[in-house]
Amino acid sequence: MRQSATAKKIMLSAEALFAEQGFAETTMREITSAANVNLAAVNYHFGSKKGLIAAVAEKYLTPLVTHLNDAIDERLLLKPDSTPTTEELLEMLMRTLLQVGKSKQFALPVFMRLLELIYMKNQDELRNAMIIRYRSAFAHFIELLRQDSAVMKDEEFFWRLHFLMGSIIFTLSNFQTLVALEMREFERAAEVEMTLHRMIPVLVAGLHARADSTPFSRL
Amino acid sequence: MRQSATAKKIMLSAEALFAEQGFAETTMREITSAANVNLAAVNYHFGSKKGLIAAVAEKYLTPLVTHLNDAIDERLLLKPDSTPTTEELLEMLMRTLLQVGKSKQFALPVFMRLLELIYMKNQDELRNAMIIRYRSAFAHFIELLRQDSAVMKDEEFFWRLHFLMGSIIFTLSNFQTLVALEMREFERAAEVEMTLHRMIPVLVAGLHARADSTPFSRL
DNA sequence: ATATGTTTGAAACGAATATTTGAAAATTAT
DNA sequence: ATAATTTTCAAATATTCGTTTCAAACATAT
Repeated sequence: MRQSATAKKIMLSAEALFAEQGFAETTMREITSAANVNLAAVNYHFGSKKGLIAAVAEKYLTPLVTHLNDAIDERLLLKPDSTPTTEELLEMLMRTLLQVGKSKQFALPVFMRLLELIYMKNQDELRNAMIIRYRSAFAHFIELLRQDSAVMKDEEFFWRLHFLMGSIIFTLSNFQTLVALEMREFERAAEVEMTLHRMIPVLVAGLHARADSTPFSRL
Repeated sequence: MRQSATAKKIMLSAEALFAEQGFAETTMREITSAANVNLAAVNYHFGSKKGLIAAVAEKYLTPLVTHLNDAIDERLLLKPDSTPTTEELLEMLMRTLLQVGKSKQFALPVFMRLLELIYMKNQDELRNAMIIRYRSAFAHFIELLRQDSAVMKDEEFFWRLHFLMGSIIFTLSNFQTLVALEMREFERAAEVEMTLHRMIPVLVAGLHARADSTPFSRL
């Protein structure tokens, strides 16, 4: 068998704990005791904590990028005469997130922790490894997004893309926190799917907004 | 004197290191050796590392909220017959960030680290203390933002507000990372002021976008 | 059955952390 | 000047972390 029962138990516990607490905040002792497994088992099966994180990342990101690129390819085949709109692309992205999220319980939080890891942490070698590993996988998606924003300069697009990513990462990364914040009552019934859908028109409008060339010195 | 020379040196070094690396990632030894001060000095003057963080937070957030609320009051006095638009309000916020950023060198990164602390970390007591301490200070600003988005439901506004915060926090929190990413060349000349200004029309458009009631099952 | 390779387990290791201690030094008050 | 108080300092303490060790248990093949 490709992965022993112990390794599977470790993976499952690690996914849940990583999703809930983040990578750095989760200790080996937490993982192994949650998995009812000896402390040394992680190092034995995955080499190190970083090896475990890399394994979790691989398990979650590979389905993500394949599903997203499949969706893109399908769209391009169905309507080969038109480039996909920003709305179409974002909907593909959200659908992909939800789709993988259905098959794997902790997919969404894990994705966000990984994005946090890539963007937030500064001196980690895991960061560079993951960038090298997955950058090209998203290249097509970004390129199509750029095509539908052709009117703006590269610089403007670069920043707006990151404003957009900020909304996505921040929102999903703090989803539990936000709904638990109980600033309002109705948030209790909030669901990820609705929130993702709610983001699309906001992101589209932001990405396509007229650039304001007025300097700050006004008013 | 209200604060000894040692305490001041600690504060200055801590601000710089916190801004650069984050709170958890900065050690007492780094702080004290950067300040040319004994390791025990932090505990003596601030009680604990958390006490030091709280002191830094107080030093930076108090000018922020007073300046922002001053700007709001001034605007309401100047044009008492109209409610401020979303664009006006966001511009006030950005100006406030920049203004405090000019008087205090590390203001912007420190703000973002604090927002990270408030939103990201889950079980910290510092988080709750800061929420209690500063929630009311931003209440007026949020309320005015709500008034200019009166057409949408509370739930919609709640989420769009957090999409917006996500863009701001994420972008400024990763400003150095993003410009250092050198995905493009021109990013080298990027400046915070321009980026903040660049965000305004994007955020306004996102906040005012037509809500899409179409469910995901389309297409 | 026996030998060989694989996995588990309890304990210890080494490095890094924040904090505490107690005496020396410096400052301040009398 | 002297005493009292405050501040500094080097060292020790306690805790937590990922990792390593090595013998025992287990599985598998011969």
